[in-house]
Amino acid sequence: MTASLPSPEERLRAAGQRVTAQRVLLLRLLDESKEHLDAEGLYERARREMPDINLSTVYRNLAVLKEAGLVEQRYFAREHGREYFEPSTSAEHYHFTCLSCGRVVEFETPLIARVRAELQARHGVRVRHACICFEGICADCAARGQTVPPSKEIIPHDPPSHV
Amino acid sequence: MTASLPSPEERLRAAGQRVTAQRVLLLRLLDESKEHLDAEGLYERARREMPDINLSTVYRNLAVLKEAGLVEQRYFAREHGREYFEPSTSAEHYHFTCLSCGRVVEFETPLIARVRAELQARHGVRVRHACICFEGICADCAARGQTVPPSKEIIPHDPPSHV
DNA sequence: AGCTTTTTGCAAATGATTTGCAAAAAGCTA
DNA sequence: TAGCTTTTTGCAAATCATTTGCAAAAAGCT
Ligand SMILES: [Mn+2]
Ligand SMILES: [Mn+2]
Ligand SMILES: [Zn+2]
Ligand SMILES: [Zn+2]
Repeated sequence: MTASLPSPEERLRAAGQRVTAQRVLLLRLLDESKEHLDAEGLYERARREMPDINLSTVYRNLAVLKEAGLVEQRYFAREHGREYFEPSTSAEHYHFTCLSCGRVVEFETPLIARVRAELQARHGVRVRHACICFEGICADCAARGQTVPPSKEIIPHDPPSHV
Repeated sequence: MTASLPSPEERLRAAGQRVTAQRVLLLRLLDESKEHLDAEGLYERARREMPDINLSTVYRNLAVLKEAGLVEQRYFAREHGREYFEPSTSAEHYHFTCLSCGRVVEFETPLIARVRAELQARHGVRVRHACICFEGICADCAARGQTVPPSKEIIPHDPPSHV
């Protein structure tokens, strides 16, 4: 059975943040989508339920939620300069993005933890967090002969890109 | 003895790019600094020798050099949204940046290559390149009690930050 | 309900990077 | 080296994601 995850309200309170309708909505939308959304994407979905919500409110709250540890920020290939988010509820994982179609593949590995340990041991630093992102060509795109990233354009194909 | 690295001119020709004074200069400045510079930083140094060089020329050439594989782009903690570069002449390495003082620590490890191999084997993707960057508190900052990153501000200390 | 603090919507500002364009330079070729 | 073609440059204006100032509205007390 799915361990029921605390509600947005509960998580906000637990994190000592004010509970506003906007924050609850944004947190719920992030939970639901179980995807990586950027401010614009979240805003689009949010306004379907709260037509007057403002884009800057989305930005401000993403910052608050991130600071509070309720969401995590990601950066993807060719989308650097665009900040994506996902709820901090899943297990530690890393990302691969396809340069051709934009698809995001999530994966786990114990090796990154070892890199951190090595880094801390060898350089005396305290690692707070890692920003890991691989890029290349996904299996589907390789199958259809996409070897070289077609310029700057990401062209999603049928199973549409789920960035 | 230091294996003499091909001159900027030679590297440009080898990469099939036109040899312009601007490109030669930028490449040389990157070599010399052996550091991570962004467009603005490079521009600053470049105009000391070529006062009329334009910032957009720097941007354009960084894109060209990157495309040609002569420089590599990096992203650092809290500086996402700002693109840094270094010559593609050094061995594969990764980065750690201090959230407190901005210092960049470079390190090597064979583990990342293993992560790539795992990723390719398990998901059938073809990894083109990895963007790896750890962040936390450097040894010096830890020694002086910096445990929590002081808000958004990066405050370099004596051995000045060499971002 | 009353009071204080935080958050919101809106509009305008930022800041890094990009782009259109005409003049200048680079790379041929003869 | 001169002539011709293609690429690059400097400059100004444009983009685009993200941020900020501000007055009104909502949240969290008491
Ligand atoms: Mn993820
Ligand atoms: Mn480096
Ligand atoms: Zn793909
Ligand atoms: Zn430090």
